[in-house]
Amino acid sequence: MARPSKKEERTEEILQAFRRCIAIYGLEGSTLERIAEEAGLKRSLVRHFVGNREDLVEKLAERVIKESDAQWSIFLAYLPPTDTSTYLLDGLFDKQHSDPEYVLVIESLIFAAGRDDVLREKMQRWMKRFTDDVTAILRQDFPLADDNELAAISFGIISLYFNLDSLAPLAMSDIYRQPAREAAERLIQTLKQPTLIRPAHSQTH
Amino acid sequence: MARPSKKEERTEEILQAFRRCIAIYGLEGSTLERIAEEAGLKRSLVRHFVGNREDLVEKLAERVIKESDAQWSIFLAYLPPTDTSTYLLDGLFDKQHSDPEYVLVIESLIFAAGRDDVLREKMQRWMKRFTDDVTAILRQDFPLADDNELAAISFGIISLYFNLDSLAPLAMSDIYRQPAREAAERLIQTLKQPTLIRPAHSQTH
DNA sequence: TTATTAATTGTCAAATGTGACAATTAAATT
DNA sequence: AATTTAATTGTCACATTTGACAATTAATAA
Repeated sequence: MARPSKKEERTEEILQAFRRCIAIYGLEGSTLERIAEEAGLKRSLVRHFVGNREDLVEKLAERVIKESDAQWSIFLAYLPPTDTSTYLLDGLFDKQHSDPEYVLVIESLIFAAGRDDVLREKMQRWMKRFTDDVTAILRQDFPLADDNELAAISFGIISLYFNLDSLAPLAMSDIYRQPAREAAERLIQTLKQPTLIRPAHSQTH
Repeated sequence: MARPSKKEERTEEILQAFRRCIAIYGLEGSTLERIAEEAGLKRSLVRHFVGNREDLVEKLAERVIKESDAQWSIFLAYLPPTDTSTYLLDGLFDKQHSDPEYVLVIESLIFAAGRDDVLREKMQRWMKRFTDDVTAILRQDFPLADDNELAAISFGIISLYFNLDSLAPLAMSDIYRQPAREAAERLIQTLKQPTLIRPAHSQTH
């Protein structure tokens, strides 16, 4: 019955601006003022639409997680019937597919989760879905693999994926991209030779 | 000729307090006031001995890097003549050897390096020494291995090591410790079967 | 045109973090 | 005891960030 609400769009713009700010200034350095400026709004408007700083971070987390889940849905939808692990590595490590800003935001949120109970639980659940999905993808290529070893490989691949961009501040992301992918490939290779798995106690023979 | 200086001890205490604060409040959250309180000093004294915030971070980085190098020296000094890779994994992934606070501080510094040129260069050099050392240790067990593949394995192991504690905010460090080590072991295993290396183009045969 | 709802602007106070510096106290030397 | 050097304390001003709220403007329905 009255002036139409722009809450949806504005919230969208603000959260996008927040993401950009995190990439530039870091999470702590992303003040309401800077977010507002990046969004082309007044600080008061940021508060008006999204709330205080706490709300802002929480909503950003929800948004990022939502986007992540959506992207994974698409990714999983196009999963090829065979050679899924190569498809996985392409998606994770190919430069044209990766989004450093996105990974940086995720990293910032994980970092912040260390001092925020609500956020921590959110990120924990997200991380679990992520690892479970990777495990499921690998499972398709290795239906007979042991659960534990598959979990280890998944964790390894995810570590390599995250570290690639968490070390990005060292401006060596591109230098590490190739070895990161090669390491991930090697991890998967260890699934291809069932007889070679776990010879831990016969190393020196 | 006059009152003796406590600069050395005080600096030491302050930097230790700084480390503890980072573990509790994060790097940005570690204000001079909190550091001072943690060290049992007045804020003015922190400034007096170590300088402003910039100096504080820089000196912490130098200190941490120095300690890291010292620890590695010891670690390398006790390197066994054979089975060095197992020795390496024990040192990196065994709970009793690892120091979460230390890794957290390093992570914070790497993070901060994204927006600090001087710090970035320091951390880049440190990271290079770290990877080179790991490579050298592996080299002892695999003297004939290719440089590139060894580099990839090293990067993989370091990623696993870092990620273990950078995901610590998710309070799952202990859950991931076992898979992390197993993944690292598997990475090394790929060095043990030279004939299996890089069969990338014959996967489906 | 009026009423209504929401966007938008602007401003103030409180809290926090920091830099600078004066003033005082303590421990050594001569 | 006097001097010297440094530790220690205390305080002030300035800038930043934030929360709260009043005042105004804009867009829609009746």
